[in-house]
Amino acid sequence: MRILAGAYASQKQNACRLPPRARSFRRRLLAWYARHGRRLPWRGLNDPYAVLVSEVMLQQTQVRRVTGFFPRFLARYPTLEDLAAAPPDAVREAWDGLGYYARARNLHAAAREVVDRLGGALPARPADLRRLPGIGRYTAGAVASIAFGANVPALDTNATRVLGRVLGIRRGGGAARRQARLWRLAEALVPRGRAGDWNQALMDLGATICVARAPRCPVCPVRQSCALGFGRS
DNA sequence: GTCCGGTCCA
DNA sequence: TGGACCGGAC
Repeated sequence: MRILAGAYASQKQNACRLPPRARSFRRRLLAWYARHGRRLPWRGLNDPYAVLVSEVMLQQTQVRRVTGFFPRFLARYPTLEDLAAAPPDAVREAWDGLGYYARARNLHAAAREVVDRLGGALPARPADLRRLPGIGRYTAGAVASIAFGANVPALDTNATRVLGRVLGIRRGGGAARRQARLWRLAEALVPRGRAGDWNQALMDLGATICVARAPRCPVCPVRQSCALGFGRS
């Protein structure tokens, strides 16, 4: 399916000239997400701070665990200003049980930086978000697309696996090059105006159906669009 | 006991 | 480019 991937890549952001196969992939996945997407405490929130908190928690912690901690953390620190004003020990305590405490320190430092130097408003552009501590390419893309509607991808391991399979991008060779290639393809694929839903749909599919081991191809909503070939007629 | 994971740092 | 960071799942 090298041809398909090449076609995706060469079309850049021009939705009108995206190959038909790409368009049906997007349509099928978005339709599935609308109906079967996971209902999670941070879904539907448009407060950028809340989205940031959820994404940082999700960086190395499984969804199920985060669902318990996220509402509690937000109740304790409802706004970016509240978090910025909190003492480090208290933030650390609120993070207890999630592990990877550097994330909490970075989130706290990011909140301080936004309040002290950026006027209190979280930046909307991925490049600006990435200048904050603890925010890499994935988290910047997730916050920008979900909270601000930016037309940018967000590839975590789930979304990376899904795109790799659907587009037929083989493993092997340089991991970094493969990753860079997937990000480029992902940029071309983002449905303009629906990037937040799209990114979350990719991750949900990867978490529930297009799982790492033994993917459930027979029930996959995008099997007809997939380079793996399962379920195609 | 082994694997998994986004960001940062060596 | 590869390990550290932590806790959970298996």
